[in-house]
Amino acid sequence: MARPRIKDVARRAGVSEKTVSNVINDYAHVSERTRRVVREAIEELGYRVNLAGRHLRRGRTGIVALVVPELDIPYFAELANGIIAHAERKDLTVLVHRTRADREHELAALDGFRSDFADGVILSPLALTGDDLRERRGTLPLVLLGETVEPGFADHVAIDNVLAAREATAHLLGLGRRRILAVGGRDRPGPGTAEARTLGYRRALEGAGLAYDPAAVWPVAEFRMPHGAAAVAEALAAGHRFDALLCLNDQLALGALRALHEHGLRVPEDVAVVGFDDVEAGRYSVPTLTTVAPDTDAVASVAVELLLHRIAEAGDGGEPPAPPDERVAPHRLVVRESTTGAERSVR
Amino acid sequence: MARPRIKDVARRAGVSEKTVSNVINDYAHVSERTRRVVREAIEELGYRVNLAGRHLRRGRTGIVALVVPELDIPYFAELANGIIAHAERKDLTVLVHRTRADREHELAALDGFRSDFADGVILSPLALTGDDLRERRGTLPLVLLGETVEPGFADHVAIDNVLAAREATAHLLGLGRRRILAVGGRDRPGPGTAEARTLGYRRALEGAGLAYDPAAVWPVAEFRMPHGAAAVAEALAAGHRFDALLCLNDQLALGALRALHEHGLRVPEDVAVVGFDDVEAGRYSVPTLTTVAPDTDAVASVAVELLLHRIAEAGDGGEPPAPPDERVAPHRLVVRESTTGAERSVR
DNA sequence: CGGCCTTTTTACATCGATGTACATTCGCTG
DNA sequence: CAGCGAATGTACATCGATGTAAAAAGGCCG
Repeated sequence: MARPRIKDVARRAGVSEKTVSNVINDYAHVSERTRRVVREAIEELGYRVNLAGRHLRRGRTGIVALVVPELDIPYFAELANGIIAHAERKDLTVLVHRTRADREHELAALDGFRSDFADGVILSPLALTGDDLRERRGTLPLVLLGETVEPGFADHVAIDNVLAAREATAHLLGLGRRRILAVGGRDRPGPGTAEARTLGYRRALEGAGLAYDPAAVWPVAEFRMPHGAAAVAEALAAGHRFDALLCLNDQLALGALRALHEHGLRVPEDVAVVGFDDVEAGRYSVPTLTTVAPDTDAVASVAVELLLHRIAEAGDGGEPPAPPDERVAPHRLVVRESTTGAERSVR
Repeated sequence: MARPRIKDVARRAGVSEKTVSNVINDYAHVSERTRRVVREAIEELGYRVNLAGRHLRRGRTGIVALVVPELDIPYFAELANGIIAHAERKDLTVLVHRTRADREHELAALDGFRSDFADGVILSPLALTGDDLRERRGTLPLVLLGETVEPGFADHVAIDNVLAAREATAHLLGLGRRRILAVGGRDRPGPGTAEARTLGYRRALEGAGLAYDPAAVWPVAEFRMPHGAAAVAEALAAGHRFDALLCLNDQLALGALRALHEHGLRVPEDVAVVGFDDVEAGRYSVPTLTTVAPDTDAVASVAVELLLHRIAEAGDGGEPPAPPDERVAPHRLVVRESTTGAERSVR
């Protein structure tokens, strides 16, 4: 038997279609009796609203798109989990996309291609530039995650990456380390998480009266374990001396731990290692990983909240949009074995 | 200005709405000239189809739901990546959901709640029972992943878990290990990935003429690192002796590695460790992890293919559905340091 | 150049739910 | 118990795209 429609429920309950709709949508002025009759009819027929019809009529889907570089980078998976949880609480469904850190994909997300269902987009860009945002044609409500592009184009949520990197670097300096390699760093001005963290690294060094050496900023192709391992191998092969690594994310750090192990270097005795993101793997690695833990739950919660505001705003029509909202989420440095050794680790 | 509709394009191009629709959908009988004029109008107005309208009319959304226990378990993230990639190739969009391994959530997915947009569902259940499937009301095309429930209710794709576990166990036996703990095992008959792997473990032991000891099957609450670590700690505390661990997934194995390290046990000298899934972290752990590598790409590809068949079938109407298709994806044992030590590792 | 067949284009109904505007019913007050 | 305002319920149009069926245009033949 075909799936029942609102019409069938109406007939069965002996009321109009609109009344059924009113019951479904909890419209106030429906008598208790009518409500009950309709509910029973719905139950008996096993009726469920057809979302396509509703969406066409309402112009809203209740779907938000979450666009991240990769799902199999644990940080993004954990972030996605958080966003899904918060979105569900607001009766939103999340459509997850990945861009492979590809600019084309990110642009497509901006214009809502394939996210076309979505009422709004939460985007964690890696390759996007400020120009891309300036020229954006789409008008889809948008929230950016991470310190990605110059501010001023859309709401965005991030931790204070400059400060976080500075603290992490200061921690290493406090342990007496002096030759710190910034793995994944980018020594160029401008926006971007890598740039912000590199800047924090630089400030910490200079704040301690140490010289900032651009050669100690070691770029990587991607922020994954293989690239962290490769960076260490390359740096050693190139004759670089270092007594600490500031890895710009945990994946790089975990890859680096492995490479250091293979080269017979002890962590933290020979080389101390810090990461960013506080992924679960860093809590079980050998040694466990000191890292900057962003308050992912706060990021997720604020992102959803901001997006909901924008969506509501877009629905109002007319009124000029509020200026972009820039939010900073908390972070903290979690000290583990990779900097202070096993005896001081806290589990 | 409001987003243009097909009507606006039609007016601008001086043709009917249907002709515009025909151009959009590459209908054959449209003259080249008309096609060009319409394309230009579309371009000029920046028109894009409204999916809600299309869905209502077509009754298909082009969305498939992928339902997994957790996104932040790397295996599922990697699997999701694969499925998204294959689905995109078929012009499908993937809506990812997670169930927290909760039966209620899995049931909801079966009936399409919140996946209501979807034309079909790919579900990786953990808690579902055969009865749940038997009583299922929904008629949404469905593909199951993993050796989850008794066969016969829906298409499903999995590796041969019994065989895989048998091979992994045989590998340990071949190294001379005799007291092998099955971490995450479930010593009860019936369907389920854990059950299948436990059975393979048992068969390998018995095939080698060794006694199967139910006490060596160590259940866990969840298949995550903390539980792997806890299992080892508990087993040691309980005075269990073992010279190898067959961990039923890599997360458990990685947690176990950490716990063994903390208890001063060397891997593989004192205890050899095997996992399942071949997640990236196991390629960079210290020591690297021997594991059963499922051909995830094959799983993803077959799952999408099966689902597409079912969706097409559902569209035909009338005809009785084809019997459930049971597919087996390839796997292989990847031997690394956690069983054979550093000197024999292959990087 | 009329007749017939094919190609191209169109008008209209339709998918399912809900907003609008109006009709009806109900409960009270005086 | 007439009359009035509030509470309920309904008919109909509408959201945007596309399938149906049929009209219009074009091509070819004798």
